[in-house]
Amino acid sequence: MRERVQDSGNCKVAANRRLHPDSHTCDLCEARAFNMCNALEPEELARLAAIMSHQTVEAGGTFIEEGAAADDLFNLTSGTVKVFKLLSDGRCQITGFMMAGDFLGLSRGGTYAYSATAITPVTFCRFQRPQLRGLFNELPKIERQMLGLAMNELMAAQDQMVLLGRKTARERIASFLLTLSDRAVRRGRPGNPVDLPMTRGDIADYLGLTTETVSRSFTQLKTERVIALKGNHGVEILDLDALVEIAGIDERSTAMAFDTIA
Amino acid sequence: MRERVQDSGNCKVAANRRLHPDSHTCDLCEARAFNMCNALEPEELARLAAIMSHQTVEAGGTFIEEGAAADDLFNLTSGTVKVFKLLSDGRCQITGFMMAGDFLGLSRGGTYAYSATAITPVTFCRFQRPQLRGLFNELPKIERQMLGLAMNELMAAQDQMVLLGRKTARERIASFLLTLSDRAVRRGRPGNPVDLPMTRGDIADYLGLTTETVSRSFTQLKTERVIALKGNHGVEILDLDALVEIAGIDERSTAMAFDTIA
DNA sequence: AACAATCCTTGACCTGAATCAATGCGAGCC
DNA sequence: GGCTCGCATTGATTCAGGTCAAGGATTGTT
Repeated sequence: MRERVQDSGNCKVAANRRLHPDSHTCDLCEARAFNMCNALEPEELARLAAIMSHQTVEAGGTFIEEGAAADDLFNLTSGTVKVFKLLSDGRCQITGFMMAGDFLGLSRGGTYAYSATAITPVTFCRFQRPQLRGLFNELPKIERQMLGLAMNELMAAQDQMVLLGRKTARERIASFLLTLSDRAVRRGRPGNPVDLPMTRGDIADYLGLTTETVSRSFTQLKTERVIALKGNHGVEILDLDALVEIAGIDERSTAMAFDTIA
Repeated sequence: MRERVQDSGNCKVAANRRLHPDSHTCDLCEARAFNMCNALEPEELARLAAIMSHQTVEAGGTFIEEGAAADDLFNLTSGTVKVFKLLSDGRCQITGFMMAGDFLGLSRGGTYAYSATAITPVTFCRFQRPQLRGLFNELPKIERQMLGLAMNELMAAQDQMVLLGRKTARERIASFLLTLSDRAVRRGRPGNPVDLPMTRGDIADYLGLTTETVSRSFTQLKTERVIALKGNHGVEILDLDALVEIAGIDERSTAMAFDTIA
């Protein structure tokens, strides 16, 4: 069943790691409210800015490869990235879609724990680990902020485990749409026509399904007038209550707040 | 398919939250090497000890309930705990088995994000959040250590997503056995007869399968002489290479090291 | 506008794991 | 020892979602 190599090689790692350096000022950063820079004073922000470079990756570009030396840590400022892991036979699991404010670059034994590919054009701040480590010592605030981010990600990961382990295809799609809508709102964007920058194949690789099943589930929800499809990259939620009901009611994430560890 | 309420109510939350206070000295703590106390000097450890209470929960006791006020943070010192989330119809997903050194008590909006039940008798250190928060300000080392622990857990969660989203039943069981063996070794215990304190139902709820499928997979691996069953709570690995091969080769976790964030 | 290259949808069919249903077994307890 | 009760195994059957196979719709390019 799952022996087949994923269709169009959605997740195959291409070697097009083209990084475009870019000027940038933290003052105007849209992502600032949700990321590790959040708690910093202007003077501290300047110190952080001094050790980072702001860069761009075009859609389709893979800028982190699982297993490569984990030299850098990334902080997304715009665009959407898929983070994924591959099995040796090509099966792919996307562990998350990252957006402005999310950090990237977890390492295990000095090498990246996953690959990351831009789905849309992406911008990020890039830090070299040794330099960032030095700054951590002087500005423990950053570390605290990152701990909060990591905890939030951990809780999202646990929700995803529930989804992957115990939900039906229909429930997974409903949960996915609600989560995306919610994340958009939290970033100050409209939550209703939900923006889906990724392909059906990506959604499938995220939800532990196949392209065909994702498509069929969308069609089913459309037929029931719970959603309407706006081209390939948009979904309008017509009946939010129904969608929440279908998703399985554990959507406490809808009320998710940013918690610190203690 | 998944509509059925889980068999024996493995994961139903019982109200037997019996906490036995217990005297304890950090000097002799077995868990110290892997948990947040690791980096502390004796003097600092004493300050941490001052704000904690050491307690015991008997097997079967539920000491964290999803949705309840998240007043405390826990630090396991011995025994095994299952951490799980329930869907409204009773479907259960165990998001992790926690052992000595692991921390418990993630919260979202002031309430616990999951439930936790002791599988064996368990001991832990318990901290009240406000007090711990105060100590964080004075001893940022603790925060750093926790960030490392959280990152490690996040990577483990990502591995589990790969397992739940893309692996076959057989691969899940093989991966599970290897992971458990590995964790035992890292805690200075024998890695080979693998100790399985949990029931088949718990394993099923962790791997996104049913009791029956878990049992069948064990039987299959036994028939192939890859493992031998030692009663219900032990498995001897007879052919490690075969098991690694079956697990899907992404078991970099075997070589997992403790990484700090930067 | 025509083309190409993806991506998406739909249909027919198949299969791995779930479900339903006994039966076996072992740890704790008189 | 024998009883019991929860857990584990095994078998028969079903079904959700995967696989295979066309087409149809978008999107980008010249």
